[in-house]
Amino acid sequence: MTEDINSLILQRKDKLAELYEKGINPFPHKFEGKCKSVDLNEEFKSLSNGEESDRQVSFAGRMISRRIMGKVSFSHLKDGWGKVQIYVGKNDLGEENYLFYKRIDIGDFVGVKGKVFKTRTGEITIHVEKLILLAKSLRVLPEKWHGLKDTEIRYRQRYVDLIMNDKAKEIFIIRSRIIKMIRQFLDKRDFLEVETPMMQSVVGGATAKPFGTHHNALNMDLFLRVAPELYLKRLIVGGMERVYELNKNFRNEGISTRHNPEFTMLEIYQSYSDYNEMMEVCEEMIVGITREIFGKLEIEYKGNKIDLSPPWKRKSFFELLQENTGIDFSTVKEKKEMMDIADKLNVKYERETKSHKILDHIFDSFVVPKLVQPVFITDYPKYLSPLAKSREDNSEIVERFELFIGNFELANAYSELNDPIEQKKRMGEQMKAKQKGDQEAQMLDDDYIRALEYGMPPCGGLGIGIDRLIMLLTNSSSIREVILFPQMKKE
RNA sequence: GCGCCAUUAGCUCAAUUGGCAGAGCACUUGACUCUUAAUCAAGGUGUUGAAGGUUCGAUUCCUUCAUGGCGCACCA
Repeated sequence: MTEDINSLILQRKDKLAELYEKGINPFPHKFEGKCKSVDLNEEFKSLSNGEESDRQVSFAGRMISRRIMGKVSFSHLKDGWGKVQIYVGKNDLGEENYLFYKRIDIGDFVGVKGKVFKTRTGEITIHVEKLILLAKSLRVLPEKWHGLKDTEIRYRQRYVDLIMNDKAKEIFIIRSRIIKMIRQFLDKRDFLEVETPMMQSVVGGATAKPFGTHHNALNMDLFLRVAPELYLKRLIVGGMERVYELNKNFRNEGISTRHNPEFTMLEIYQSYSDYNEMMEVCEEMIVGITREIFGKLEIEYKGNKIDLSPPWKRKSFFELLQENTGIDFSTVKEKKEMMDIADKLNVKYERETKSHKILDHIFDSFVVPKLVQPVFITDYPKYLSPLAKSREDNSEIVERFELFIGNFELANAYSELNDPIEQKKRMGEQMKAKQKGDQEAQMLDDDYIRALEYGMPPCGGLGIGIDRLIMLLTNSSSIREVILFPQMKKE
């Protein structure tokens, strides 16, 4: 990064030097007794206009505006919860201190002590008796009215975005609330929160390209996890009946408005249940969160009204395909036939694309654009789901669902495959695909098979993309709006 | 990886067909004892993303590169 120096920064550096010369510490160590802006505004709201209370308060924050009118002045100080106006008068502070106040820059952190009053226009204000500088700011904040709009600066320098754009901050406050609610929801149902390895020597749990790294002391290649799934199911084997993990996954793939290389995933496993029960868990959780945040279940996302009232529709993968293309794909077995259909439907694909990938493309073009209202898509073909259990009545279909809301996938769940022989066979097929160059195919995890050989109870598993859930509930069109520090290229 | 668009003062944005680079906020100085986008007066904002080319002359046209946005692809 180049050091950008401009006249405004130089000016502030001069002011900083001036402070040191005068023996004033521009970066004191602490400030005692600071109260919260929200509490102040609440506690004193019953004052009448022009009335001053006799209680002294301490407050501190970043000075974000100032209006000097000769011998008196108003400023706004912003803290973590909001802002409070301060009134600074020359007669209260004395000549020298008032001059010092006038030398403070917008952006500096300031601490004040004084009595609270309400101005003639009705704003709760601190009548400053004592004022100190708490931290000098050397950089100029963006414009007060238009704020910061440049997306590049907003993402790269999120700290400036958070100072200037209350809406951006609000998203992350909601994000925190949602995550808290998820934990409360699961804790109440006796789920145990666990942490499993993010660095894995065998990648599994999802079909995705991993990031690779190396452990020097062990001289061993490791991968950042693409999913915690196989470790969580080992815990199910171990008798932890209900577990969940809420943390990052890493996938070495393209970046888009819906993809960040590191993203947050919630995975839940419940013994003695299946994918049907996971649908209920999923629905109940998201409905509960939505109700808590909005007080209702109708939300708006990217111009669409979405109704999250339960029960959500359930439709099978092939049923949706047939509805939207008029073709019954469950009988399509040969690649030649799939290619002919794709040509007829005008769906593009590469010559070497596998048959089920072509089907996926057809699904994306014809079905996904219709999936605005919540729908559980059930019963996927087996070849797309190496870790899911087949249906009893049709071994080519697995007990799996994906939840779509607002045209994107939010959740994915299975009745977990617990037959070690069958699992080994399916992982073997994945391994063959990998050897043929399919970088996303999963590895054969011998220890996982060994765990299954000890016996895993029937189990339902559910994964929810947390960033996407937050996008939906904050009406954000890009995943970068809900991740504090999204991945960017080097400046 | 491909395509389209963008990049001008600290920030938000202008700039006629290729003809002296401009405004608001912020900043500096002065005035002002209830302002809140305070007001009034005066003042300087700059490697026009980078490098090269065409031209008497380039913010403007061309090439390459960088970064970002959107779309596609990859991908859930």
